[in-house]
Parts: sequence; C-alpha cells; structure tokens
Amino acid sequence: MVTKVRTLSDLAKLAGVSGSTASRALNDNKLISAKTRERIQKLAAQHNFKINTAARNLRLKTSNTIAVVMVKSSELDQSITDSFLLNMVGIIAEELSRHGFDVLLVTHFIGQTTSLDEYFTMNRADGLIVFGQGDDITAFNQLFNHLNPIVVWGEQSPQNDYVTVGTDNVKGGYLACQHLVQQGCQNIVFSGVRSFETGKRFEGYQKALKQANLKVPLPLDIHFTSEDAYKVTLELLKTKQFPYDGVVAASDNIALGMIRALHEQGVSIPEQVAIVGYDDIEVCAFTKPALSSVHQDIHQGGKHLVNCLLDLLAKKPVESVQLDTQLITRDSSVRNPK
Amino acid sequence: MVTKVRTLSDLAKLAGVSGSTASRALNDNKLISAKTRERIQKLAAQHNFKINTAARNLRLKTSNTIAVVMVKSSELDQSITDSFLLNMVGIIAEELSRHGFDVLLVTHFIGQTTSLDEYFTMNRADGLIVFGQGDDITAFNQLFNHLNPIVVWGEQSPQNDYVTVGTDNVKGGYLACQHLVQQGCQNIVFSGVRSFETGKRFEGYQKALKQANLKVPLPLDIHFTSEDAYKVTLELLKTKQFPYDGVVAASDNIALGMIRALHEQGVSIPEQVAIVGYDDIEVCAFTKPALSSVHQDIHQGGKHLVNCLLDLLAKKPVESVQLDTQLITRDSSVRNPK
DNA sequence: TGTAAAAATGCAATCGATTGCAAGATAAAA
DNA sequence: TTTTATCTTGCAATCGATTGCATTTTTACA
Repeated sequence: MVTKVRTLSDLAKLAGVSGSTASRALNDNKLISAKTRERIQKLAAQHNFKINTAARNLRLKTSNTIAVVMVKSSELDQSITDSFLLNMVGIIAEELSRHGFDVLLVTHFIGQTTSLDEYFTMNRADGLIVFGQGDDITAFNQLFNHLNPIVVWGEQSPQNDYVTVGTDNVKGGYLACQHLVQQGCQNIVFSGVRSFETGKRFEGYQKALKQANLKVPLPLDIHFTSEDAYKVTLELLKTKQFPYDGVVAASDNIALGMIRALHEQGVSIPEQVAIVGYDDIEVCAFTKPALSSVHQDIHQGGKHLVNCLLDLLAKKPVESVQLDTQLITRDSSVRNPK
Repeated sequence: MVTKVRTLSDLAKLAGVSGSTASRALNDNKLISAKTRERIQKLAAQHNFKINTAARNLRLKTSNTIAVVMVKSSELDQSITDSFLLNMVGIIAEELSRHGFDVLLVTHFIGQTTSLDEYFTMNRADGLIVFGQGDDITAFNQLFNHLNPIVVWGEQSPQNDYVTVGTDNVKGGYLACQHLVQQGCQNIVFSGVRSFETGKRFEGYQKALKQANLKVPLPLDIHFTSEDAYKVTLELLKTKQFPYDGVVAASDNIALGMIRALHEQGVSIPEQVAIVGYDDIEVCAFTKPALSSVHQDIHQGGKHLVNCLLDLLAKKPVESVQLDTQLITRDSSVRNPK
C-alpha cells in the first residue's frame, strides 16, 4: 500500500538504517542485534521485498542456478523428446526448486562453439546435471573431466573424473537377453546404436549369448526414436532380412517402433519374435502387447542426481552411484505363461 | 595461451582502449570506428571472451531469460510428469535456446507465497510461458491479468488479458463424443476433472450428446494420472457401478489407466466399452488396443507459444492462437471396421 | 564517574558491463 | 594556417547487494 520497496536501500531507508545493516539483517548476520534483525526481516516480509538476484550473484560470484543439460550428439539425437529423460528432468527440476535453486534448461550440441564450462567461468550455474553421454565418448570426456560440480546420468568409468549416477547397464542387457534365451530364442539381435551407455547394455547382452553358446548377430543401427526403429525394421522385413526370433532393444521407443513394423507385417509377438525394451517407461504396461522392459527408476535416479550435486556443492566427498536394475517381464517376451 | 580474458576491462586493456570502447565495439555501436570495432571483436573471439550475464543484466535491467512455468494446483497435480506437456516443454526449450534465450524451468504451486510477478519485478525473466491453467481458474486469472509478456498454453477466454495458445477444446470434446455416438454408444461418460481447459472439452462432449438426444451422465472425477484412473475405474467395476458403453477421457493417461482396469475385469474394448483419449501422445499408436485420441500438435503448439512471446517482447501486437484439432480414430473406439 | 572492552552500525569499495556527457583527434572549410 | 564541424574515444556514474574496516554506541568493570 505504501511505497514500493524494490531495493535493499529502499528497505534500509524505511527502517532507518544503512544498506549494510539491512543486508546483514536479512542474512541473519550476528553482527546485527537480534532486535534489529527481526525488525528488518519483518519489514521485508510485510513489503514483500525480494532480493535482486542479478546483483547478488554479481557481487558474490555465484548464480544459485543449476543447469540441466541435454547433450545432443547430432540433430538426429532426439533425447529432448525421449519421455524417459524428460520425466527425469521434470522430477529433478521440482526437487531443485525445493532446494531453492533456479533450474536452467540447456540443450547442448556436441561440437557447438560455446563450451559448457562457460557456465562456470561466467557464473551462470553453480553446478551441472548432464544427460546424454552421447555417442561420441571422447568428445564428451574431454568436455567434463576436471571441471566443477557436475553429475552425469549414465555409465561410470574409471576414465571419468566426473560423478555419475546410473543403472547397471551391463546387468540390464544381460538380464534382458538371458530372459529371451530362457524363452527359447535362438537368434537374438541387439537393436540400437551403441553409445557409451547402450554399449554397456550390448556388452551384457553379448555375455548372456556367449553363456548360452549362441552366436552374436550384427546389431541393428537404429537411432533412439520409434520412427527410425519402425522404418529400419520394415525395410528389413520387406527384404527378408529379419531372421531373428528375439530382440533386445536399447530403449522402449525402439522396441515400440519395431513392434509396430512387425505387427504390420503379420509377425506375431512373442511367438515368432520375442522382444524386450529398456527404460520401462510408464506406457510399457499399456502397449500391445505389454512390453517387457529393463526398469530404471526415474524417481530414485533423479533424487540421487540432485543429492550428489548438492553434496558436491557442499564440498562433501561424493561417490558415483550405480542403481540396481531389474527386468520386468510382460507379454512381449513371455512365450509360455504357466 | 596468453592471459585469461575474463572481463571487459581485461579485453580493453589488451586492445589498448577503454572499457567503454570495448563495450561499444562488442555491441557493434557505430560510434566506434569500423576498424576498431572489428579489431576488438576479433580479439574477443580469439580469447574466447564471453560477456558476464549477471553484470549485463543488472545494468540493463533485463534477464535474457524466459521462464517456463508449470503451474500445479496441488501436490496431486502431476502435470510435471505428463508426457504431453513435457514434450512440449522440451521443444520450447530448444526453440528458445536457438533464439539466444536462457530457459528457466519453474514449478509453481497455486497458493505458494512467492508470486510469479516477482520474475518480472526482479528482472529474473523477460517473459513467461505458462502451462496449466489449473483447476482454480480464478486464482489463476488473478495471477496473470495485466502482467507483462506472458503466453499461456490453454483455452482463451474474454476474461483473460493474457495471450493464449491452445487447441479448440470444445471441438475436440465434441468430435470425440460424436464419434462414439456414431459407433453406437448409448451411455457415454466424460472422465476426468473439469479444469478450465478440460471443462471446455466437457462442453463439447455435452453438445454432441444433446445433439443425439442422449443423456449426460455425471462425469467421473479423476486426476490426470493413469494411476488414479485405474483405481477409480477398478473401484467402479467392482461395485458394479460402471454402466457406460463409451468413454471420453480428458487425457490419454486417464484413458490408459481406465483401459487397464477394464481389461483386468474382462471388459472388451471397443465392443463393450469404446474409449477415446485426448492429446494423442506418441504411444497411442502402440497401446493395446491402439487408442483413439484427439490430436494436439505439440510442435505447432510449441512454435506458436514461442513466436507469440517473442512478438510480445518486440512490442508487436499479438493475438491469441487457437489451433485446429482433429480426431484420430484407432482400435479403442472403432467397432466395425469396414 | 571514568575507562576499557564489546557490540552495533555505517562508509565506501567492489562485482562487471553500459552509457550520457565531455574531451580529444581528425577532416573540411575558410 | 586558423576555425569549425565531424568522428572517436574516455571519464565517471550507475545497476543492487555485500563486506572489510572504521566509527559510534552500549555495556561492564573499577
């Protein structure tokens, strides 16, 4: 009702003190008498005063901001539309807000001129949470090693200095493939490009095949969209080059695209081809047939990403986290339900 | 290799000019001779100099940031995990980045103490893109009228001063319901809470029923998650209170949850109950049965949201946009495929 | 009451970039 | 060569908050 209190000196004037005192009072500095502190804080609340972030950040060389970065290795990389990642981003954003941080959403192309460390040098972010170790591991590694507070969603590796949070991809790939073997599949293909992370899934898949003395067919190069999976699969089917009776897909979206193509060509699932996806996105339970998938818990993942970053910011020692993973079997892969 | 050039005066010193000149040169100010301008710009590029955003924003009282706000009317409101919205957010974020804006991701609870206009008064954002007109229209309206550059995804209304981008929800609801009538449904229920936006869908649905001289049963109060839809539906089925042979769901997630419950209880779709969803999220084509849905184009929506906001920022006159909407029929609602 | 120690507050510089105004350099005209 | 007009450039204040140091006020003790 009275005058607008925009700046700290407005508030100070109103309280009849200097700017320094007002500043310290709001920051609960013990230099200021408890009485004054309380008085000023109350006044600030009454007048709905909010500190100016830009000024504060400039002075303190901080940002109070966490950048959530989606690294895209190419324009083709559809990570930003991947519902698994987006869901996790949503969870993280909410969690960070709760801790009082601003969340900056960034899409970054590998090879782009602006470098990510600019976020630190220019005090644009106090920390980074990164998605998409991407297809080009070396470029990525180079980007992050030795940098400030960074947590990466993905696969950990001794070559990396940065902290990672992720699931056990080798185990995931192994479980998926082993399950298909148990269902009697003889010719199981891995479907999806092998990035750093999905490469680990491929490893696990290979391990299971070798254990069963089955051959490892050449994997299918499919990008992370239903669309691409659909196209590639349809092409193979039409040219009679789809000899597989089992598929371990690198993501649920890939699995869904393939299922669609297989359906269209009259291939029955899981009888002729059994298929397992990866991520266990919410819709797996609703697809036709319901999609077996390797579960990655986004809530747990999001929480760990945030916690690790907060610990890094607090200079606490932080270890990379590898979450457990588990296979959820549904109709798309189970051939003989008891 | 040489010294790090962090600040403008570093750069100026290096170039042997004053800070003012360096600043003007980088901003391509004609006051500075073309020669000097070019020289300094080159120097800046060589040394990979980046302007300090906080300082610049402070001085210019700007932010170079767009806040993307997800308004939640309650803790129950799961908008942040809704794949339709998240997808659009992803698209918008990328588009805004392309235009050089930072994107701040904000979750805002209605009733929360901090007000959204703080983003403007504190120069934390130059503009807002808002999702979730929410269940409480009045609170929302109050929040935004007469405010600065804001674009809201949703339904436009004469009572609102802000610009909206959205689809024709009345038409969408109408199309969905009309289609079910044509399929021979006699007792069609609307499923989902009626917020401002979904209320319009409900309107369209009612219109179609009246046109067909069918009664309008009480709508089902279901929140926007598969989970809630599943629970509510299951409860109804178990207590024999599910007399409907058609469902117009307020979102695809609701539709999916209901389908799951119906399946579990042995109800055949679309024969016993035909169902239409809303949003046409990507997975509709892959569900069992494939889900008929009212399509909302997220790419188009995202693009319009961004364009409108940019126009507002440029002080151009901006009209609200109502995108066309269309029904995509799939197996969940089509009873007699020719 | 006087003095030393402790507590509370204010002054002024700082973070880094921008800009109105004044001053210096150059070119044009006389 | 001198004067005037036109370009270029620099000085210094500003945006709003924070903080080391100096100063004033209060309290404690003799």
